[in-house]
Amino acid sequence: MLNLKEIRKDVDFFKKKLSLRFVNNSDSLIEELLNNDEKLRKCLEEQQELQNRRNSISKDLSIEKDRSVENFKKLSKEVSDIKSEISLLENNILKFQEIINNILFSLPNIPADDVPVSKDDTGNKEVRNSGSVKIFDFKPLSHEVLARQLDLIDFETAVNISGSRFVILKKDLAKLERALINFMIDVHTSENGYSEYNVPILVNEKSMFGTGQLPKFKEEQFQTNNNLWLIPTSEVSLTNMVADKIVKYEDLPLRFVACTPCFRLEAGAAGKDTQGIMRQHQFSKVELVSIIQPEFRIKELDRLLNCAEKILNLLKLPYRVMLLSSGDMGFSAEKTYDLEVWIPSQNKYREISSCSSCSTFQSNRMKARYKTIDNKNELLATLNGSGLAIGRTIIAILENYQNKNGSITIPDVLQKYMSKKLIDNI
RNA sequence: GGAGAGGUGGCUGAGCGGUUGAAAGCACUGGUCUUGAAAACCAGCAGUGGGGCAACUCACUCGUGGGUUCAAAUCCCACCCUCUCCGCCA
Repeated sequence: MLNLKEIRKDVDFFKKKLSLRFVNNSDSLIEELLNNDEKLRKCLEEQQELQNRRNSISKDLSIEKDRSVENFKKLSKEVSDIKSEISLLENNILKFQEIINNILFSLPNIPADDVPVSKDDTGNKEVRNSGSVKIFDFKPLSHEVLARQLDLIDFETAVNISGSRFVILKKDLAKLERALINFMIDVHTSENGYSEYNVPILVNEKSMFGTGQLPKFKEEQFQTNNNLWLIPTSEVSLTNMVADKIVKYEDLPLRFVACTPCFRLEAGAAGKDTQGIMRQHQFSKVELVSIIQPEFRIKELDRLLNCAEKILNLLKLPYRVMLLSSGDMGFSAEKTYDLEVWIPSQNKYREISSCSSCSTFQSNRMKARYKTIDNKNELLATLNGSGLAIGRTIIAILENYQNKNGSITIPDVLQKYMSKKLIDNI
């Protein structure tokens, strides 16, 4: 969340920046925020003064109790009057605090300076392009058709045991998923400097709040009846590893990688991507998280992006890098690059990774801090990016590596993980 | 599931109604000593928020939330979490 103190210091800056994110009534929300903040502080001042008096009388009482019964009674009466005044103020304080929180929790991060301004994805900018896409001398089939032909996928049974937007991968396709996970994590740990973690995929409400999924995006999340939440991305677990901590300066940066199943309700996506495994309630994703001093965050974002890109390059999949516009970015992000992979059957690029800097937006919610060189506690910057989404990588491989006879060539770098070079009918 | 124990500052750990926001140790920072370092010694060192240009000052915080009391880390209640033993089990 945004830092209230900073908003106080430069209201116009925040109004301007928030307007770039097309938040409804952002100007009046900020006004309301500051208005209540001022009232809150006034009450706080009064309350603290009363508390001060209460405390000092209390101290006197500890002396008077052995001296004068009369004085003791008089002071006791005084202190109980003060107490009722305090509790009156406290009600107001809670009221103002709630208004402030409601606004503060709902405001998105402000965009970085070089983020293109646009209401939606039409304003996204292509940063670079990996080169030409493959030209087929036959009509490329969709991953769904290919996988069905090879008897490597079963939607019907998955629907029967779970419902729509679930899938069962079979045999070589199940193995391909496992191979991709191992391949990606191996690259990130041995070449990209990330440490591997195996993290919980059920998390508490505090963690979901910390990374920004709650309270605003409750309807997109799966919740258990024990007050736990299924993570929509391992960013939640990984980033929250520094929640409530004060990290030593010399321990930074922290770089984490994990692969977990991710769960998304896809409530707002009815009718979208209903064919194949493009949009599932459950999918695996390799996630990269960097925790770093805020001043290095943009450099770290470029690094993170490169780490994710490396996977696509190694798999020799055609892709492009998009810089997302202010209106298309996620709630917690200040700047986001999407990696989009070429999908032959759709004749377009589709998102396969999203790399974001969240500046101090999440750390402010999580109370994730570090000790500066001069021994001060400051908020950390958090970054995350997919490296990559496994389901969509499977789609990309099936479609881009398909042969005329319906077989699938296995990318060079995966052959040792698959112990074969070709997936075919036999 | 049954029976116990416990949650205190970056860490370890004392305190169990009244200058205790908290002893002691470790870690850390500064200083003395030293050619330099180590050791030793001296000093400093929790967080959040309010007020103030600042020095500083005030409030709140000893798992969380309530309660008792003039006064709570300390007593009571609820909840959360951790640990040990037994049972069950991947």
